[in-house]
Amino acid sequence: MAIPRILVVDDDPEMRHMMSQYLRQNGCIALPAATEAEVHHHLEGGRIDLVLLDVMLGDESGLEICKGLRRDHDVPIIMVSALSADHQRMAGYETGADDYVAKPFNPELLLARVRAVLSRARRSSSLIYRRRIQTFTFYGWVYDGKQDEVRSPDGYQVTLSRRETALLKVLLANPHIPLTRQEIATALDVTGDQDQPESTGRAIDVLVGRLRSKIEADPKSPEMIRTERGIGYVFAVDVRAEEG
Amino acid sequence: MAIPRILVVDDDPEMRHMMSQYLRQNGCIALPAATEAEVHHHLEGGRIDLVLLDVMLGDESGLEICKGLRRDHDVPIIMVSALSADHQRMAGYETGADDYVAKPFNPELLLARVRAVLSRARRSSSLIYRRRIQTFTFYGWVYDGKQDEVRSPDGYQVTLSRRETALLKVLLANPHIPLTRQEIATALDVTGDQDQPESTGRAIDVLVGRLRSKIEADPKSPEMIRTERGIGYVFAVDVRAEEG
DNA sequence: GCCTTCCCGTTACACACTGTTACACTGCGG
DNA sequence: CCGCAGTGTAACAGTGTGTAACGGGAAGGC
Repeated sequence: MAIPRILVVDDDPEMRHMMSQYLRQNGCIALPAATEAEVHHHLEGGRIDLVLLDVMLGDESGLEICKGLRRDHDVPIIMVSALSADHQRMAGYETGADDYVAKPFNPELLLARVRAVLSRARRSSSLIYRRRIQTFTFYGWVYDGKQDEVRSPDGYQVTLSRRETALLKVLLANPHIPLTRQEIATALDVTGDQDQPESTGRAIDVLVGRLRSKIEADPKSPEMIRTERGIGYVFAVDVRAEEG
Repeated sequence: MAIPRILVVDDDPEMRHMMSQYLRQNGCIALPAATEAEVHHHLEGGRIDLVLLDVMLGDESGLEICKGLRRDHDVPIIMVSALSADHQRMAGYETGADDYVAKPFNPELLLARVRAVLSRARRSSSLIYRRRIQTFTFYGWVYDGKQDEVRSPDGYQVTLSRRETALLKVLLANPHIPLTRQEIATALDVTGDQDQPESTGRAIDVLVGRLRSKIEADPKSPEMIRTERGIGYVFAVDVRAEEG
C-alpha cells in the first residue's frame, strides 16, 4: 500500500486545514478541496484512496456530491457532519458513504475510521501494491529515507541491516498477502541462487526473527509480521476501528 | 445475560424473515409475528427483551400497538418505518418507542440500535460488543479482535490456537444447528482434503474437548458447546436457568 | 597482512500445535 | 447384569516455528 492520498472536502478553511494537518502528521497525503469542482479535478487528475466529505457544504450539496462520487468513481467515502441526527446518518448510508463521523470528533477516532476504511478497501481489491517503504509511516513507523534506519512510533531509532531492510520492503510491498519462505527468498536473492529449491534451511525464519526483534513492540507476540503456519509470513495491517 | 429474545413484528413476510434471519445470525432469538394477536400471545407466553415494530402494519395500527405495549408491558420497543419524515419519528417517540429506524436501513446500524436499547434496558453499559463473534458476546465473552484471544465474563484471558478459533467460528456461525463431525471438518479444512470421508478419526472430538476446556466454565458439563449424541455438536442457544 | 566488527546462513534444541491412539466412561437395549 | 456404540480425554508423535549459538566471510582500519 502506498501512502494514502486523502481528499479533504470542507468549505470551512480552518476545518479543512486542521484535518489535513492531522492526516499529514499521521502519514497520509492530504489534499484539501473546498468545492465540487476541485473534488472532480483531483479525482480525475490522480489517484485518490479516500474522500473525507463534509455533508454541510453551504447548502446540503455534500450529499449530492456523495451520490455523484459513488456513481462516477469507485472511491471510499467517509462523511463528516455536525448534525448527528439519525436521519442524517441514514442519508449518509443511503448515499453510499462507507462510514460516518459526527463533528466534533476525536482525531484519533477519525484516524481509526480512515484506516479501517482504507484497510477494507485494500483487502477487497486484488491489487498488489508495490510502493516505497515509506508506507511504513502509515503504521506509525517512520522510514528515514536514510538507508537502513527506521524510527518507532515512540521515537526510538533502529538500524536495520541490508538484508533486514530488504525483507521489510518485500513484506511491505505485499500487505495482507501471505508469502512463502520460497517467495521471500526469491525476492531477496537478487542473484537468484536457487540451486536447491527447498534447501534454504531456516535462513528466512531467522531473518524474520531478527527483524521482529528490532521493529516489533513485543517480538514474542508480533503484531506486524505474522506467521502463517504451514505457509510463511504476512505483513498484517489489521486496523481495528474502536467504537466511539 | 441470556440470549436476547426479540419479537419481530411486520406484516410483510419477506421483511419479517430477513430481519429475523439477520438477528439470529447475530446471536439473538428472533420471534416473528405478523398480527397484533400474535404479539400479545408472545408477550404473555414468554420473556421478550425487545420488540421490533413496523409502524405500517396495513393501516397505521403499528402506532396503536406501540401505545398498547407501552401501557400493558414494560418492554423496549424499536419502531421501524419506511417513512422517515420527522413527524413520523416524533409520533414514534410520543407513543413510547425507545428508538426509531427508517427503512431501508443498514443492517449493522439496526443491530447497533438493538444492542443499545438492550444494553440500556440491561443497565450493563460496560459490555463490549464486537463485530466478529457477536453471539459470543451475548454470553458475556469478549472476542478481542486480537488474534486468537477471548476474555471470559470474569475478565480472565484465554488464548485459542488457530484451529480452536476456527472451530469456535464455525460453531458460532451456526448457532442451535447441530453439526456433524464431517461438516465441521469440512468447514475447518480449507484444503478440502476429504479423500477418506470417514477417516478423520477423532480429531474433531479432541479439538472440541480442547476448546471446551478453555472456554467452558465447567468443561465437564458444557453449557455452550453441547454434544448431540449420534450426530455431532451444537452451539447451544437455549435459554435456560439464566434469568438474571 | 592482521585484527575487529558486523552480517548472515547453519545448526540444534525447545516449544507449540494438532492428529492418532488407547482406554475409561456413559447411556441404552437386551 | 452384560454388551455395544458413542463419547471424553490423557498420552504420544509428527510437523512446524522461534531462537540462541556458532562460524564463515566481507569490509574497513591499522
